[in-house]
Amino acid sequence: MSTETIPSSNFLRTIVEDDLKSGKHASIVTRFPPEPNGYLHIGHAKSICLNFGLARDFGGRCHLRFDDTNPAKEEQEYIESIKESVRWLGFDWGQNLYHASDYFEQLYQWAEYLILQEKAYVEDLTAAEMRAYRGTLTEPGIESPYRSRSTDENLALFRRMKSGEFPDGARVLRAKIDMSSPNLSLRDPVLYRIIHAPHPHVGNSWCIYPMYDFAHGQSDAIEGITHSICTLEFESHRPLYEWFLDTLPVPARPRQYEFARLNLTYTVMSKRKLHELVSQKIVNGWDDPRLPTLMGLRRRGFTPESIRTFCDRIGVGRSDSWIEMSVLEECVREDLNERAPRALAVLRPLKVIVDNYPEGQVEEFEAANHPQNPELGNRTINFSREIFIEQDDFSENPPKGFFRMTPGNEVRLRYAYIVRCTGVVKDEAGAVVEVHCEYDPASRGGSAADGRKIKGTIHWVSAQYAVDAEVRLFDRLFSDPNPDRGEIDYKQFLNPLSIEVLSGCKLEPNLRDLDPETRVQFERQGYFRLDPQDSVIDQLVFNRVVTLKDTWSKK
RNA sequence: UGGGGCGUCGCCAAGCGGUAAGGCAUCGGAUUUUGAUUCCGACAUUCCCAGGUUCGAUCCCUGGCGCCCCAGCCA
Repeated sequence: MSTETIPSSNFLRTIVEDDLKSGKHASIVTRFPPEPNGYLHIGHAKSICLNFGLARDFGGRCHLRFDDTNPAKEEQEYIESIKESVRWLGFDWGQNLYHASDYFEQLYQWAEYLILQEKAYVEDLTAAEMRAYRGTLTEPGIESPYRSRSTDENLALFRRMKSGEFPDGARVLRAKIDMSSPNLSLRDPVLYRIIHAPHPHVGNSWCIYPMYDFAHGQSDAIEGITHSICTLEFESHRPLYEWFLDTLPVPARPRQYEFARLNLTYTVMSKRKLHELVSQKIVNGWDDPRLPTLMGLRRRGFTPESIRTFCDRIGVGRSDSWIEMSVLEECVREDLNERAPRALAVLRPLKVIVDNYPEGQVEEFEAANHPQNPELGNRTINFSREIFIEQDDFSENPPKGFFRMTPGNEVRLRYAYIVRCTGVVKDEAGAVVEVHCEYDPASRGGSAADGRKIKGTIHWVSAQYAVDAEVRLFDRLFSDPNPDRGEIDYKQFLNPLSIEVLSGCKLEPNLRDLDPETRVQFERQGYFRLDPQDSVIDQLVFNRVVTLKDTWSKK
């Protein structure tokens, strides 16, 4: 059972409802248009859930379209990973897989059309000169001397650009709009540039490539997109988006809407920084469990359901926003609390000897796989004279309020017996290396025969039957809520404790046969899953997805 | 003081002229063989500020203030 909710009302849902009600559209068509120049992250998940969600909820369809107009940055590896991520998140584009590069021929024809209409020209100015001619935010630009070339010359030059006669950067094709527009994207924007590079989807068929602005709206029109949803920074491009739709003989009239991109505290989301973390080996690849990439979150153990819930829960608006990491964390906890079977695992073992328990005796106890859901059944766990408990669950000089194992005090070993600590063994350094205790034989299963209340219950695992494993504890990648804020390099805020690798952890043996996709709760500690890359039989490696809430350690 | 946006609780966010939903966080308290879960309760007389229109304004108007985006042959 998932905990997913219906997305609450937002301005885009309202627009779609209105357009459907008024009959402006019989059905809607949206699209998710990633550029294949990196791996998808949770910010993309917001866009995916929005676009595919709108289509799903209002009976339309959503296309997956690769915005592959810049072969210098794009790779097949990214195309594959993006498809995998979208599928993993739980969305299906069906037959509707497209590439902006599918439309290169049509876009090229439209470029020539613009030249013929005297609305585009070949520019010989260098990039630096163009910048100088562009003007500033407060001053208008100056028209290029090449702006008045004849149609014939423009056409000839553009065709020569296409046929590969010029090197990269030699010339560009620009739209002829308005060099004094207060909107800089209307000051004769570049339409095509020369890039002699093989394209991941169309190979070597082109050496001129359209700019985003010249490709996006027309691609939307070709595909019959009704609602073209992008992030806020494209807002000032909208007049240009519309200029192309007005000027070109396009088959449909899509409309662009913008929403605020996702910002999450304690992480970074920009592709540049993600690339940097990966290429500088600050993290171990795009699927490093500490990254906000979908591949990283998946490997860490986040469920697609929890990410969808998150995307629904954060809402969609137009104001810059920062979502606290606790929202995401709570979404997985909610999902996993409901479905994860429980298990006992000791991460930092401390040997405990039950002195009055018969040597060599072993007892089986029934343990519930889920305390609130009997349908998940029971399992047996073996109890023996020597067990391991968590180092944190013992204290010789306990702080106020501590109700775990402490000399002279009783605690319950979950599902087993009530024990009383009778003494400790220390090494030369004075550290406790072994704890001794006595059990109450009348407390089989964990409840006292006389009904006395035992405040503390701790987890344990039989020393004799325990399975060893490596456990990787992940925490926030950065120690600052906004490492990306500027002035100081974000890498200064890397959290040195973002990964802690524990070896020699002691697990209950039932975990040996765990399904790699199953998330389990190690009671009192958190949710874990096997690392899909590194875990092998007899060399188990667990990843911690998220801790349990802990109101004790907070104090 | 070029243009375009945004401003409702610590963080998100509904609300669209009729008297401030919800989630996360936080703080109590109950139940609990996970200090988990669950459960109850508290948490904006107020919607960036100031005027105005109105019987009535977070929603309309005017004027401020604050923040974000745009000067790639990136998307």
